[in-house]
Amino acid sequence: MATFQSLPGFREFYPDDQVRRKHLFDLWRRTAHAFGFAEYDAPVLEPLDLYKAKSGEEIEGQLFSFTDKGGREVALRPEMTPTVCRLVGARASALKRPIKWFSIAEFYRYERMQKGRGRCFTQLNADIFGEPGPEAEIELIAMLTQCLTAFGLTEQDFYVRLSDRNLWCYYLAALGLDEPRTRAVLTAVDRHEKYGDEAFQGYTDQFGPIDAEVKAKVLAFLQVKSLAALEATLAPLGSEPITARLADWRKLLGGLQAMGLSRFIEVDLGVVRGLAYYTGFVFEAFDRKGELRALAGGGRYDDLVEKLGGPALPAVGFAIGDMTFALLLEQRGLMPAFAQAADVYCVIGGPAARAAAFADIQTLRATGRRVDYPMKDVGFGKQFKLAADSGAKLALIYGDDEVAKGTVKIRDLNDRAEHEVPRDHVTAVVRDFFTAS
RNA sequence: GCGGUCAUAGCUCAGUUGGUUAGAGCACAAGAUUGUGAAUCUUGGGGUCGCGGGUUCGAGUCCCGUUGGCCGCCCCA
Repeated sequence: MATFQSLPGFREFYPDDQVRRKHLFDLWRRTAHAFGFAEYDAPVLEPLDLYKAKSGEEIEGQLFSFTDKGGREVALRPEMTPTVCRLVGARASALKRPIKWFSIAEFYRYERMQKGRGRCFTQLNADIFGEPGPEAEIELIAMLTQCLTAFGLTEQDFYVRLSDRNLWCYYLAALGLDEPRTRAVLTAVDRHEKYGDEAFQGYTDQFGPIDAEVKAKVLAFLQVKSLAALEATLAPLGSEPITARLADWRKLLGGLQAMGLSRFIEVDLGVVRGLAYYTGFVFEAFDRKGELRALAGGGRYDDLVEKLGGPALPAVGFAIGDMTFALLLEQRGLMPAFAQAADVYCVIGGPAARAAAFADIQTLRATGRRVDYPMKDVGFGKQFKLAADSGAKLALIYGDDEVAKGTVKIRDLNDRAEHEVPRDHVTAVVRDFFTAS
């Protein structure tokens, strides 16, 4: 054995694993539909340039990429965003706005494995195109929240950190920083939680020591945890774009409050996320204990559709990955035990009885009933054990006696009560049993 | 790409200073049991001890290499 292994970082799903995984997807999909999102899908293999265009040349090192037999440079998709931007961009003028789409799809990244991170994983992606205002963020953050609460997770288990790239840019501009310095400060902000003061080393290397007053204000800004504090810090600056942006914040937080979601939301300007393409609000969901990597992340990317060759089209989106999420559910005991149970198990007396049973089995299965039976002739005692182990609610007993009489014995496997019915009534009786229960 | 750590049956693990033919529990299968269930008993299948090399009379055990897992760093769209 073990002559062949699965590739490093790839996962195999035996039935017990697959059923748990499917549970995630089922609830995510139901939630997305509840929010009025339409499902789409797209190729797993894409032109390498699609990702280079979005993320830069360096991205190739983290992709499963190769040259196909036609000489095309291709890559397994590492994310959905460029693909969905292409889909939407291509038909933007024909699609009814707002465009609310989601997908549940598998992605591939050539990375070192870690807890909650593999080389292949599944994400729910949800995006809204065509809505420039914070109404889109309200919708997406609400959906993100419900994608977690649908499993029984509460505000004790997770929270959503909300930040804003625009506000940072306006604020740093008001403090007199130019664009390159702004980017360097945002990089420092991104790293600050992890590295503390050393986070500013990159800035220092580029531009020399950061102005002490600016740094103090940046650090103070990181402490802002509420809209009130945000307004207190920014309103005095009297900056036009900042004033307008604060109105967006009020609208966003007001909407989430009206939906009863405030308890999940924390203002936290320490969230920056990838600098490459986010353009406005950004948000990330974390477990409260802080033991796991991010559960989900998203934000606004108003320039990307156009950058990838489509029309100018505002967009916001988020993604939830399955690996960290499953870890959290396991930790909190919220992963149900799934029994892959049959509805009906047939106990079969012998070759003659088998023929009679097969006819009914086929009829029941055609109506969608999950019916199972032993493939080989085995003793009755063993068959009843098999019936119990199968998780079925009913056993249908086809013994020689019953077959001779033209009847079938029906046993309720929960209370062990039995009764006999004529064979041509069996399918109706079984149907009634399951409709009633 | 870098560092730490681990690898014995499907799973959890034992295996003495290197010493006969590598074990247990669980799981699986057959039987006791051709008409009634979570029990019991008996029996069985299943291992190139991750792989390769070295030391040795002798290696699951010691040494080197390698592959893979886990944890962390870099990165994280």
